[in-house]
Amino acid sequence: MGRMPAFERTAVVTAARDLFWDRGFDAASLAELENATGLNRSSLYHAFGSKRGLFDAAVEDYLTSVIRPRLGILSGNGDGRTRLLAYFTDLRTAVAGLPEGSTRRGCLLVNCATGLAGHDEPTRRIVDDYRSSLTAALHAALDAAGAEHSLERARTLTALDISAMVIARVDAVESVALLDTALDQVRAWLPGQ
Amino acid sequence: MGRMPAFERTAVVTAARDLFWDRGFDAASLAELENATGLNRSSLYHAFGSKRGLFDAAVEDYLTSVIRPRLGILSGNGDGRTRLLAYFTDLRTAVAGLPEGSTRRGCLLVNCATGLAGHDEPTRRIVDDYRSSLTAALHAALDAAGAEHSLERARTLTALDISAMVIARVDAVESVALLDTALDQVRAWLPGQ
DNA sequence: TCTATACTGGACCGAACGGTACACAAAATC
DNA sequence: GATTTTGTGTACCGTTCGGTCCAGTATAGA
Repeated sequence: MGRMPAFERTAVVTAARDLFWDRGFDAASLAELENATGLNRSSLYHAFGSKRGLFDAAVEDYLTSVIRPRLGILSGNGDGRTRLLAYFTDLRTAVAGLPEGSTRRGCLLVNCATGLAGHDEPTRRIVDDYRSSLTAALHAALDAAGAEHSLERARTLTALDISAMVIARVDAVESVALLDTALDQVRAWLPGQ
Repeated sequence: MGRMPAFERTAVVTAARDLFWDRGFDAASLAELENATGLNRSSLYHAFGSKRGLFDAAVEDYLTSVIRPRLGILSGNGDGRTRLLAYFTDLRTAVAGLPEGSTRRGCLLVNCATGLAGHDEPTRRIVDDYRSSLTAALHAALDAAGAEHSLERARTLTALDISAMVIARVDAVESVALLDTALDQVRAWLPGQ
């Protein structure tokens, strides 16, 4: 009994996620969200309860469809050096291949760090968890590769990653240069066979 | 003839600057700006024309009273190594010495990078100019110290700087750790006499 | 067909937004 | 004291904000 859901929830969340990614939580208005998702606000409130509920779903989607797959590269099975190179190559490709006016510049969570997360504790925790797990994954990969000063170098790579995401919003060329620097560092620290 | 200005323009701009620093351009409301500056909105509009005019004055103040003095340390007269250590020590002190709920966490321009600068060309230019002059100053100091791979290392230090400013909004301890990493890197690249 | 559920459209809400208008008070020069 | 300029207080503007309400339509199972 009862009608079945007609729209794809995942597609709606993805559209909203891309808008939040581009504009941030506050600046993304309900009118824009209606426009981006193709749903009107009655349906959005029916499905997600509030703008914040939709945002939370968007962040969750970002974690599962962007962050975790990427961190998965770092925590994979190959040797540490290969995983590190694969990770930063993947990131580099993502930044370099982005069309001019894309709504997916930089990183949703990094954008939150300087915005919402500064005054919203749940968001702050999500961002900080991401940062610490990124550093931890880099640290583990460096250790697996037998690198010296692995924690310090993990911090350095974290910094290159995060700052590349910041700079991607302002200067795509320099963002790629930062990621190339990360790749060069990995190669210098861990000379190939 | 005519009454003399009663309030200190610089003090008003500084108060507004700290609010924009904390909340960003959009999220800082006129009511909060009135409250922070002690001026009512008639006076603010009389003196600055618009919210944006006040913001521009705040950014200009930030450049002259925060950014340029700090970059001045990097471009000073001592040897490159000393200047680099002085720069990051200064930054570290600023981050570590910040009280709990300070409105001056991170960097106003870095905050803009992920916010306003993404959709406002004048702001984007200011942020990108800052980034390039920071990298250039680090590059010059590394060259003066006779460092190898000076451009790549300048990018690495830029990344540690910028990401420390991002992380400062979310985890002060880790922000300091990033700046300590920058200091360690400088010492490793440029061993003292 | 009946009923439960999914979804739409649009009108509407109170609040907050940036910005304006204007009358008025204070202080400086003439 | 007259005049000129600075700054204040307050009411108000139109717009947009997130959010609600509700009547209505569509589609599923019983």
